[in-house]
Amino acid sequence: MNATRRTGYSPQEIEPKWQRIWAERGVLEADDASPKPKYYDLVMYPYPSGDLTVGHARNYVMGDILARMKRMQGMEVLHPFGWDAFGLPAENAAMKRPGLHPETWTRENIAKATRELKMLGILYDWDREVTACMPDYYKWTQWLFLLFYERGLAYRAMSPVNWCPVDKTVLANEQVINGRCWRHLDVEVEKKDLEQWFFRITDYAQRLLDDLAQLTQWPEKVRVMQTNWIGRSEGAEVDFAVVGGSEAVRIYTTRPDTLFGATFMVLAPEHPLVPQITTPEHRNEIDAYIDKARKETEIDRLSTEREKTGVNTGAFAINPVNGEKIPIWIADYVLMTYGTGAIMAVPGHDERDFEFARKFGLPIREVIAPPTGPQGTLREAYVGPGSMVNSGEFNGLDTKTGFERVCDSLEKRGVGKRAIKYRLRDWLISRQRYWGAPIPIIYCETDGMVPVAKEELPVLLPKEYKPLADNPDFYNVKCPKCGRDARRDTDTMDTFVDSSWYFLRYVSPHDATQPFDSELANHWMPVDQYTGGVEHAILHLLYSRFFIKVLHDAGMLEVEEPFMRLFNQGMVKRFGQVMSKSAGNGVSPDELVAKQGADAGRVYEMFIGPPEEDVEWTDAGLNGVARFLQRVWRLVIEPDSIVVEGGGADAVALARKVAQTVKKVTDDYDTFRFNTAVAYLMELANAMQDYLQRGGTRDSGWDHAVQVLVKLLNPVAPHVAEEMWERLGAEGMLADAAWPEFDAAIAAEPEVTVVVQVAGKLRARLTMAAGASEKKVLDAALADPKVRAALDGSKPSKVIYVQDRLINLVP
RNA sequence: GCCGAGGUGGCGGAAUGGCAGACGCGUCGGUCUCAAAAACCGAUGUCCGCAAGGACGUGCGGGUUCGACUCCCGCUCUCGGCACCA
Repeated sequence: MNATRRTGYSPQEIEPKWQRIWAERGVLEADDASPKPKYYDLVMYPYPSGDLTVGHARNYVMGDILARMKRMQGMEVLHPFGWDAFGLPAENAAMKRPGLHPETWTRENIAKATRELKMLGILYDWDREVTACMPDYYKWTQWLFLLFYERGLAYRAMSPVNWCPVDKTVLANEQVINGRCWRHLDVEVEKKDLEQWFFRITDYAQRLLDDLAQLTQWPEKVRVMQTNWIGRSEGAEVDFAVVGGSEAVRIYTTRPDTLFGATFMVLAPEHPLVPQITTPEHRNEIDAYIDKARKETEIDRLSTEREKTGVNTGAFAINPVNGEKIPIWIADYVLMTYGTGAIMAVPGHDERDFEFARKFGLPIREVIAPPTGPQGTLREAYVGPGSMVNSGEFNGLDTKTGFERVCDSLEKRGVGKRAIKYRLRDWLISRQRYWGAPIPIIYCETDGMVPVAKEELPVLLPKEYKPLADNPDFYNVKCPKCGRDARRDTDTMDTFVDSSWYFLRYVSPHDATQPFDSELANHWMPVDQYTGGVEHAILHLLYSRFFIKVLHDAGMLEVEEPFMRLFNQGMVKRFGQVMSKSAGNGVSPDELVAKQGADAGRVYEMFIGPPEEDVEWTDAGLNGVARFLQRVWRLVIEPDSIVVEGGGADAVALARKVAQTVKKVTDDYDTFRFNTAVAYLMELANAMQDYLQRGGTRDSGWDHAVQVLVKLLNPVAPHVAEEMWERLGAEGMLADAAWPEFDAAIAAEPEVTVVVQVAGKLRARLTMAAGASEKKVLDAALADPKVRAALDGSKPSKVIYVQDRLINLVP
């Protein structure tokens, strides 16, 4: 008797139809001149690696849902897409297949991925597509390099750099994870001394740190990670005179209040003063240690497990606060790249110094007494606050006051000063690779470093795929200044340079005169919503923020932060690993769409779990989602197929459900809670089906419910929603329809539930008019049979608690 | 070690301090069928009970509260990030 006539729709028929119509009508082409409020909806542009998976697609579906909803809400939406198309995987692919050019490989992958995105019904303004490896894009990357150069923010320096032996290129500090290459976590990076280009991001350290406070709509996690990465610390630089030498050793400390506890000094092995101060009898030992430290891998040197090593130089320094003569050692736990490359060692109040002192029998002195507990029994370093002892005139001061007084004293005597240090280091952007934007600099014997004139850009990559340093046709040029033989820089730029400004190119992608149109950038920026993986929490996001600040300072942009709201979606895993073609566990959008169509695939991607959490892919629930869409179709298009099974349909309850769903789904789409949004849509469909099964009439209330369901469904399942909209005979496209408004009057509960407890134990729940008086509530409670039973027939001795929605009776 | 997030049915997961387990998957039962699949209808936290009903239940131990998955304290486990940064 419950047999239902076979009904439904075919995704294969309607999906291509609507994809064609959307493209023809340019549904998501952004109008720069629109009077509507703007909404910049950005997804992180991908590397076109050729293995677009349902994991990537999940991210783009989220962006698409938001774009479609914001459009229906009356906003002018900019939802562009592009390709982070320079980079090593293309070169690796070319090396595997001789004769294959990185560009060919990249273009093929872009074509394939584009087709898959369109097949999922994801709408972008394709007219604004940006491809980082195209000359009309990297021309402007080079232009921006020159801007940085002019502003003194690009410099060349010889320095020990991180070298990935597999990729055969240098890496920025951010690209070294635990001493290993970010692209190959099994490969330890080496240190090399090379002259390379750097961007002076450290000039912006304080602003990058301060402005994090503005980014209230970023995940706390990302802000903390950036804060730690920048790593600000406050302390003092102090000069220690070398006994018998002319030079002083400058150290950096965050604890000037422990200066009296310095019983020795430690210099980094690479410290330039080491050769000068080393006494003859220690020379051999010192040289051997330096040699050993140089050979050590980053991993070894950074290991905190390792026992301390070091060597005495034989030299002594004078502690400026008490004139004490203390030995100078070298040890690899002091890093040349942080602070001044030299420390005063205070073993009493620093764990590392304590360990070192223990091992080499150096004196340990307590100069900070803990607020409680025994004094003078240092069995480990005490690093907490306390009061100064054994510190001459400063005795008795607390840690904080001591810090200030010691600094004052040092500054007065000219032997030290307050200083702020950052962990952040300058951004190394040179790469010894072919597939990137060439650095537009020429080296001339006479004129030195000569930037290529901006009118001469782009410096084109030669067609032939081979290292630029091996390509004389590329590097042999005449000096722009003197006309004599000169040589081009044969390095290319880190691809993170490309990705630091691509979102600005979207505002004027065809501009042939400048990287971006400032007026349009000021119109569209900042990005309202940025969506992408948390793996870029430091690298890409920090670099982009830096770029925006530089462009702001150059007068090209009003904003100082690029991304207002950031969302990091979780990764899609399969068999416990992140999905990818190379790992052999990828599921392509093609495969997903082939099963139940694009709409079901989209809804399923959203329903599989909370968007910010990693999810394990299984398509077990895909059929359930497809069933849900078919059920919606029947309710909307074929309601006669629903068999009436009983009476008691409640039109008021349905109306309330509709209103509540509008609010919940709107909020959830807005805040990226797509999984619960889908659940609420399912609840509404269930309620509507129940209404019909109970013999509900298809009046205007029903029509309203139908319209709301179709509209709310549209962002996540646009093809079927659009088709239903058309069949309902509604005017215009659904894509242009107005978003349903939340009706608080209908959604409001006309009644409240009052909880009745007896002796603190729940006995009944009564439905009451919202404004019912306390007396009425009490009467109703006493009338309830369960409450009576609990009271054993007697009257309550007192009503101990009456609140809006609760009453507690004591027998 | 430090910082951050988390621990809820067979599974994915819901819950402004107010009926824990929404929604879905799976499983079980039913309708249809010669049969199966699909589809549809129903049941489904655990335990006791024929039932009505009752007891117990959100990692562990305390606390606040009329009431705690939710707030506080302590512990534990898992996952992410950072880690000799002076």
